[in-house]
Amino acid sequence: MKSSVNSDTPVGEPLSSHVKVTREDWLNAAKGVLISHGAADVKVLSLSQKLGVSRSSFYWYFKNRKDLLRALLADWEARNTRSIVAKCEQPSDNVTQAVCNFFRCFIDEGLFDQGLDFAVREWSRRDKAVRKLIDVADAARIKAATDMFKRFGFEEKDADARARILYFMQLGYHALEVREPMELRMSRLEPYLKGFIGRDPNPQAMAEFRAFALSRPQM
Amino acid sequence: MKSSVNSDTPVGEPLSSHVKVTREDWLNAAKGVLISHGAADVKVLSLSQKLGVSRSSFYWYFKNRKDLLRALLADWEARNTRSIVAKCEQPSDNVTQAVCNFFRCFIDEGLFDQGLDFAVREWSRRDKAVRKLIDVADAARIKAATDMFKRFGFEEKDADARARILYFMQLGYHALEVREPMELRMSRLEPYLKGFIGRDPNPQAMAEFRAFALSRPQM
DNA sequence: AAATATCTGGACAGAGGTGTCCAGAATCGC
DNA sequence: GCGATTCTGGACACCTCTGTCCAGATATTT
Repeated sequence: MKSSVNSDTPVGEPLSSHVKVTREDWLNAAKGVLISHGAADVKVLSLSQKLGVSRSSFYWYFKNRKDLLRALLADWEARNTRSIVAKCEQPSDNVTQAVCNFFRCFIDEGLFDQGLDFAVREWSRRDKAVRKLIDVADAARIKAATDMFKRFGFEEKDADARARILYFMQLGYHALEVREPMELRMSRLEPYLKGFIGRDPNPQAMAEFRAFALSRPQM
Repeated sequence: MKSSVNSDTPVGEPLSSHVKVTREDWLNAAKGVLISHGAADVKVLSLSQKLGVSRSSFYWYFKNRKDLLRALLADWEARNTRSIVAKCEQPSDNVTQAVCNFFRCFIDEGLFDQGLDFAVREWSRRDKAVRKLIDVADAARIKAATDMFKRFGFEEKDADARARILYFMQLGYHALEVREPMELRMSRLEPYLKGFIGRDPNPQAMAEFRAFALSRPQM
């Protein structure tokens, strides 16, 4: 969150050293504010103060504030949905493993940025254009999860319902912004899986996933 | 949403007829904006314009803007959680009926105002005091749902997991702001219930709930 | 009818945000 | 080293919103 100036700069671009902040710096700072405070609070003034730079410098990199927001949206659009769809399509030996793969998106920050997703969702409530993007994304994600269940023998209706429970539940979980240790989260894994797949989960797949989850660095 | 001036005025209070808008009018208008645009957009100026009244009149009824927001919060606090807890505690013949009772909260706008709940939740992301209220409310709701499952023979861990799936899923469903006809929603009832309670749902309880849901006025 | 309590409108000061213009500093290419 | 390019800071005009003050309008009470 507290992105230091010039962090995440692609090493290939040597960027003139007299440059105090780069376009990426503006974008990173803006993304941080978008996630923590919402789109409405992404303000040129406060960003410039955070970056220790004059406000007018912003207008060298971006046409105006809207231009910045557009860029943030493009970034989100390119990342989040693709991760979910990819995980849903990944071949698995059994449903347990498949559902666990789906879960990985929500544990691995690199795959799916939950904070960003939520911020964009909230933003969409006030912006019809953003709302359209969100709708398309949600439909794609639900469809991917539905297809995943169908691959394991669930009928259309059942697969659809389970996909929705799974996806909505993840959103709901994040909506609450619960900050609990992974151990506690994993202690609910078995009953969760039982609920999601409607049968006893495969122990091996479950153990593998649990090991993966616990090996992740905690936030 | 488009609350006409002086609507919802308690009939007992005859209020001087030279009064253009009442405190309730300000509150209703504010609540509408809170739900549709978020706490940050609840502005004295825009509310006064919406009510066709001078801005300064606001300061007769409220100390300042914060005072208004506090009042909105008190309203939410008093209503939403209580509805869920009440429905969870309501005696039922079987799990299916119990879960369906829980669902009623989210179908009957009079019981639980989803828009308001979501708006407050969003607000909580930017205000620590609000966040505390939300945390208390969520814990109370999850506990109520857990106890409900426990009454029907689920063990602590299972009951807890199912309560969370149920509650998070409702939140997630609403986070998506899907606007679909009740018929479509009800077509997923059986597979949903199967997922939630882990067994075939009681047909009679399900039929009763379906009839209730379809009789509700559509939004 | 007069006095009082209740409520509203208009003017004011001030904070904080946006976008533009332009002079000028720091590097790069030659 | 010198000009050109790239980027930054400060000043300006303008907008929106907040909160205060006070004169005055409208019922209610007496």
